[in-house]
Amino acid sequence: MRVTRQEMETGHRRIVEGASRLLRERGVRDTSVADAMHAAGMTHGGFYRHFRTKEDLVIEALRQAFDSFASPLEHATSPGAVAAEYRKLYLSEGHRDNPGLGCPMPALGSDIARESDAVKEAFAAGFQRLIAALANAKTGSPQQRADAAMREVAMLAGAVLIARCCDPATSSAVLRACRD
Amino acid sequence: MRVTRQEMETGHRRIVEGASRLLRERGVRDTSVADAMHAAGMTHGGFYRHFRTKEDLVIEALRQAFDSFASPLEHATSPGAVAAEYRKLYLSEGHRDNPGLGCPMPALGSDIARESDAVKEAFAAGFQRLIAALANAKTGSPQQRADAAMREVAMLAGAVLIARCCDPATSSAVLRACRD
DNA sequence: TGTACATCAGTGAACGCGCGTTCACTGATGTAC
DNA sequence: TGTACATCAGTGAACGCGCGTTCACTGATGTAC
Repeated sequence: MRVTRQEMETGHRRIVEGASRLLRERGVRDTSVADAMHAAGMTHGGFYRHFRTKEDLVIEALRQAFDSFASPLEHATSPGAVAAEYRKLYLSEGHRDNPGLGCPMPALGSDIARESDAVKEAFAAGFQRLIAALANAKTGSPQQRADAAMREVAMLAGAVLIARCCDPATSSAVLRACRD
Repeated sequence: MRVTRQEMETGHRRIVEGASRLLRERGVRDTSVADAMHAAGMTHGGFYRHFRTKEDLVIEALRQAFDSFASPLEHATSPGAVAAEYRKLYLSEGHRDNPGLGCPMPALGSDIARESDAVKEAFAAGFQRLIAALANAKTGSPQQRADAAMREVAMLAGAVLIARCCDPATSSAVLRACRD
């Protein structure tokens, strides 16, 4: 049965938001089109009224994930304090244990490395947003600040990636070491 | 047709080594049991003479991958020089473009975060070996050296993870920034 | 050392299952008058 | 504003396919005498 245009847009948003969470929790291959539709309260058949292929959903969901993860950083008033807070939150046990609402880089990085260029473009755009926001809290030339932000983001993503692959003791040790 | 014990052991090693490469290139879900057997010149049916489940192969292959990736570091004569060389190699375009022979952490991290505790144990053991080897090149108390090694490994793994998910320009910028 | 036979590594068909995608259908929405 | 009808969002069955795992079978290996 047909729904209103507004209901359809709401539905679309719910599919993307649900997929964004499911993908980070289960990975690309273990999140099915049917899973994503059920998470939005629909059945799998209607999927192709919203997306051309599963890949398109991955791209939209990845954008959404980066968006919700980067915007608090971008709308901050005092860059330095927010950046320090961000780092603490990023390296927390809470972030480690809740990939569904966390950073897409450690949650999906290994997956996305094997995806198409279109998916990688969405990833790179999100990464650049994080770098730009974090560079504000660094000192030196624009180049130096961008480089420092990249080194920091690499360490953050690597630490959470590793922390999620280890026993609890090793995992906490990695997070603590990177928290300083 | 039955083969000699020695032929079987050789076959086993070839399955594990091939799987170790395939897993890093394609990920756990996109490497099938049949793929792994064909890479060793066999058919899929014989798989269960060598492994109880696919998970067991993943564990053995992960151990093999960490082993081949960590042992050059462990058998070094001058820790400092080797560590610097290692860092350069780790952050090279060659490593980024050849995950099959590279570090298992960026290649499989997001996958392994979703695997069983048994797989994570193998990952943690490999990670600890890398930390122990790299800590030799650091200064300070054992704790400080281990922490510094963890921060370095996190940055290395994160940098390659991200570099594999971006367009060539962004990708090279990340590697260069982390190379110093 | 030679023989008879049990073992078992490897083969390829088969299993049940879930996947991405397609499609005929339904009926409420949107639109033209 | 009311009516007639075309549109199309969502449904659920169906498609071909590849997966992990099982199994009857083959025939060379390993072993007991």
